[in-house]
Amino acid sequence: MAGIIQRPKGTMDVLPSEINKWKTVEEIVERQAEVFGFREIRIPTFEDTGLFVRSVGDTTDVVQKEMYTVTATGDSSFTLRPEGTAGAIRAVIENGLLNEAFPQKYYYLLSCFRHEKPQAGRLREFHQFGCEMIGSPSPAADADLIALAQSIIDSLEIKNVKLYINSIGCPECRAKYHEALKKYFEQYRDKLCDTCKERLEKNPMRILDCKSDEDKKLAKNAPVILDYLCDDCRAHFDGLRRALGVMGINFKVDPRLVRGLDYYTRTVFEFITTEIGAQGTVCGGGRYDRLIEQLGGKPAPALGFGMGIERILLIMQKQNCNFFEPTTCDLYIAPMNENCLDEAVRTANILRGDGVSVEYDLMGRSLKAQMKYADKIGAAFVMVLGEEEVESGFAKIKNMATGKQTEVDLENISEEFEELFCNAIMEKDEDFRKIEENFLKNRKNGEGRS
RNA sequence: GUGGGUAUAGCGUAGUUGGUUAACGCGUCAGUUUGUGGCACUGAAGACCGUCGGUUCGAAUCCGACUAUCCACCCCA
Repeated sequence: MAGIIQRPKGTMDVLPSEINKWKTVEEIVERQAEVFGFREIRIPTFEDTGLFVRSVGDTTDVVQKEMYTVTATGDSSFTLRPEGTAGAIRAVIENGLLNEAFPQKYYYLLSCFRHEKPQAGRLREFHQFGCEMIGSPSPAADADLIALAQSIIDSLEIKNVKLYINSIGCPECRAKYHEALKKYFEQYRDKLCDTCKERLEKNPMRILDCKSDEDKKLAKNAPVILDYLCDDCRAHFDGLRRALGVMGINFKVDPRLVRGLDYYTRTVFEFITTEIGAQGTVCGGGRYDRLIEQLGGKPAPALGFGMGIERILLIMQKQNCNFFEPTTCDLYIAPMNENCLDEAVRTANILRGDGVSVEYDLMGRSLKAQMKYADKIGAAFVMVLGEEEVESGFAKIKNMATGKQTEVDLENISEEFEELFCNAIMEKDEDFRKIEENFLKNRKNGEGRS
């Protein structure tokens, strides 16, 4: 197989055999967002590079070394979106939506691009489901947003995903905290790992979640952000905790939870699993009260989260979650020979017009081979068309599950097939009911005996 | 960007201390008589053993480089 071109590193092909898994997640996630009052927004795949530099932050890893940036003919520089928030907020501002009533709730399902080294749960093109809520400064909004994320996780029936929350304060109290942190770590400067020595200058909060053992020990006794929050930020965080309690959502406060994008203020949160390798953050988000203003919009508080679809799928597969059934063929038409193909095509066209999924032989195969194929693609019914049938105008349709054959009038195939199809569904329901009745009866008997 | 693991038919694997026709399962295709699938059986197609170079009489097997891929660091979804 020399010379074939393969997919770019860190990208994925989703084949038809897997597509039902994606559709399951997409549908559940979108439905749940709609239930919470969020509405879909669609934005471009690439944006002006400056948008991400200004929002995500020019000191962040994402902007510094992970962006796919192209310079088009002329002088403009564009970047494939590394995340969804910046574009969504840009769209809201640009289309004058900030003049509409608050709160506003948007969701999107899109692919993002980051030039990273791939590993389990980390791709260069990955899919993100995101939600943004604009306008409310209240902790109730934070709680409502987190409740949506939790409800999505519940609806997907994934387990062992834990919620961690923290407040990183407003720029004012965070500045004070940075000072205190610097002071603390200065005295241990020599003991810190190399990257953390740099962090000490630029972003001391990052030292807190350094993985090096020595740094972890030092971080244990470091000052905690929560002790440095100003009154407003403290009240906000208390309000959030209270609201989550009212909603019955379990969470842990993790004072060392820091996020890598610059635009966050106050609330930050992550849903984390330990079941899919090192990249355990399934959903991450927080409040970004200054971002809209930074992007040139009329100041408004806002918050949001992003959820990694691939990571969700990894968990669901690991936990053997249920997925929607893949769509299958309703009817396979098997012409006996070439002379009967025309009739097969005619019949297929009529039924397809009714929305029935119909296939017929395109390989010139024997009847037996066609039956095998029909079975393989999961056809619910098979109709055999030979010379006899074409002449008489009557053909038999076989129910592949039961083996039962029914004669139908080809003149009237629409009605005939619909009836057959509905009957099969009803019979199936009947079977389920019998199974259920038996189960209940047996259980009763069992209870009686014991 | 830094580490470590792996690389054999479409997929999953075997391949013994280097020895000549590289094996098995799944899948694909065709058959097991005459117009009906799932099971079973038979057979066929399909691999220059990731690439290049080296050691050797001889390499899928040993060595080196490269490439790809996986995992971890970093960072994040």
